[in-house]
Amino acid sequence: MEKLLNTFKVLSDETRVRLLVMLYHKKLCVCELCGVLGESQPKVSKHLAKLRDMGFVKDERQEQFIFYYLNMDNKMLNTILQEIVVNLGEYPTLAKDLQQLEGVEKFIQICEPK
Amino acid sequence: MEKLLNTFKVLSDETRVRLLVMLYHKKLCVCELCGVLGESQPKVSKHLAKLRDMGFVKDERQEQFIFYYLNMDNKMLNTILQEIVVNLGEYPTLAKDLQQLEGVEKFIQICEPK
DNA sequence: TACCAATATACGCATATGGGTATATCTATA
DNA sequence: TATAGATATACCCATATGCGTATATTGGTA
Repeated sequence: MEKLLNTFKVLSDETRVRLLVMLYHKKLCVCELCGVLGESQPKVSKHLAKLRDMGFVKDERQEQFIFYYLNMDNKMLNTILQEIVVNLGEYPTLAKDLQQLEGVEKFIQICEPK
Repeated sequence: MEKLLNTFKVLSDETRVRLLVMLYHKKLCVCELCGVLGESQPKVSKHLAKLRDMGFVKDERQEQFIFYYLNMDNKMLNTILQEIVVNLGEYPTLAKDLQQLEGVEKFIQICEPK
């Protein structure tokens, strides 16, 4: 029950929903997330820390970059994220985020080791 | 997007999750809800008011009793509640609430007009 | 009309939460 | 070793949120 409530609690914040939808799509590093969200690094880091500390995402350092990816163990979270993605048309902000992500992927390689 | 966030916000509180799961089951009045939850009337009323004001439930007076029932328009909420009910074994508190509800239904008729 | 039951809400309080600024920490490179 | 870039976190602040107690409101009945 606590895990269920925690799932809803992390989803109660717009920034964190946006983060989770993007991480549902693929593994991303902080600078990519900041870039797409258009939010400050401390803000994004804090939200990511919360997601990590509650077990919803995991992190992984690759040199100077920290990548975050979704912990797929949470069935309810997966159900919700899938529902969101299937009905992306209803959430323009989220759709735009993912669109920006595709754009980034297409033209440049961010966070690649030099 | 706001509606999505509001859905998660109302679900971030245990009392409200318990209320919504019971109301997903059937229309109920405040005294029934208080009885099953084992919570105070002001507390339950306040949560119900929030659910009503945000459009998740509707109320209906029948003499001195106020019945609440779920507004089925929210697709995400329905998906979530269904997921919870299908996996009820993972949420003992919720299972116990619904069990108590069945018990009540079986033996007495609460809130019946005299 | 008075009294009672069911329920909503006002008020005050304690705790939680998100966000900005500044700074600490870690890694890469010259 | 010094410098720079990426990121985490400390600190402070403002606002949101849940809860209990007390009281107001509505409907039923004698």
